[in-house]
Amino acid sequence: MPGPPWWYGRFQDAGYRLTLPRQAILGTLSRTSKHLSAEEIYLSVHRAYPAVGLTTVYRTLELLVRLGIISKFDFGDGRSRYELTTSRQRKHHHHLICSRCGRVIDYTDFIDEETEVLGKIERVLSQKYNFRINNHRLHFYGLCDKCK
Amino acid sequence: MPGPPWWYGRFQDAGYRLTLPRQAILGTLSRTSKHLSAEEIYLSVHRAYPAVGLTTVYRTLELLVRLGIISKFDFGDGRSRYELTTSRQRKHHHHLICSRCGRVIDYTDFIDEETEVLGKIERVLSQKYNFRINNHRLHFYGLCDKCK
DNA sequence: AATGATAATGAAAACCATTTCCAATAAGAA
DNA sequence: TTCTTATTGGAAATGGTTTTCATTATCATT
Repeated sequence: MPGPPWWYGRFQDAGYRLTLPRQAILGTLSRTSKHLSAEEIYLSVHRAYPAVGLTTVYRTLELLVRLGIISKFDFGDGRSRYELTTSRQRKHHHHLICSRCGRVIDYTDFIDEETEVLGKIERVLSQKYNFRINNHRLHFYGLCDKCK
Repeated sequence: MPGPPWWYGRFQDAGYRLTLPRQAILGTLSRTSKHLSAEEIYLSVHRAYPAVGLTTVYRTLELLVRLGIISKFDFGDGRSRYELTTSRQRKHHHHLICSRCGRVIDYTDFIDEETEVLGKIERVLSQKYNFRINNHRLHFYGLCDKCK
C-alpha cells in the first residue's frame, strides 16, 4: 500500500499549503517520465482543472524547485523542462540529447561508476575553489538514431 | 610567430566571408576567458566599431556555433553565454556554477581522468542507444566562497 | 574600373517564454 | 464567523532572441 507521496510533508514543514492546483501539477509530473515544459504541464493540468492558470503553473514550478521536489533543466530548445527529483520512484540518471531533433534519452547505466568519479572530483574541487558543491549535471550531445 | 587564427580557414571552406563585424566578434571572444553574453559581446564590439548592430552579433554567434568555432552555454541566468571551443588556446574544461550569484569558475583539474571515464561511457551509450555522441558537458552547481 | 549576383548588415518590429501587477478568492487560525 | 495571510488567475509588462526588409558590402567576372 503506497503511503502519501514523499513530498507531502515538505509543504507543511515549509509553511506552504498543498492546494489543488499544486497537487494537480505534482500529479502530472508524477505520472510521466518525460521532461515536460511549463506549457505542457499547464495543458495537462488544464484538461482536468480548467480553472488553473498558466501563471500558477510557473509559480508552482518555481516553488517545487525551491523545495527540491523537482528539477529544472535546459536542453537548449528555448524552454525550461521539469522532472521529479531523484527519489525512490526516480533513479539518478543523466541525459543524452539529440542536437538535431531535441529528443532526450534518460540513461542510468554507469551511474555508480560515474558517481564515484564525480564524487571524488567534487571533493577536491570543493577544497581547491572553496565551493560548496550541491549537485552536478552531465549531458551528452549528439545525434539520435533517427537523425544521424 | 603566431600564424593566422585557426578558424580563418573554416570560413572560406564553408563559403562564408570573414567580414569586419565577424572578425571583431571573434577578436572579442579571443581576448577574454570570460563567458560573455550576446549583449556583452555587442557592447565590447560596439566600442571599437559603433556601426555593428546587435542583430549581427546574434547572427554571427549562431554561425560560429554552427561552424564549431564557439560554444553556447546556459548557466541559468536567462541569457546564453559563449566561449571559444576547445583548441590549442583553450584547454578542455568544465564549469563550477554558483547557484546564488551566478559566478562561473572554469576548472581543468581531473580532465584526463574524466575524459577517460566519460569516453568509456560514451562508447557504450553510443552502442546501446544507437546515438552518435559528439560532446558532453559537465556542470557542478553549488555556492561559491562569497555566497556560502 | 564597372557590372552583376549574392552574402551580409542594421534598425525596427515581431516573437515568445517567463514575470510582474493587482484585485479577487481560498485556507487556516482565533 | 471573522480576521489574517497565502494563493490564485488574467492581463500587462519584460527581456532575450529572431524575423523582416530594404540597404550595403563583397567577390567573381567582365
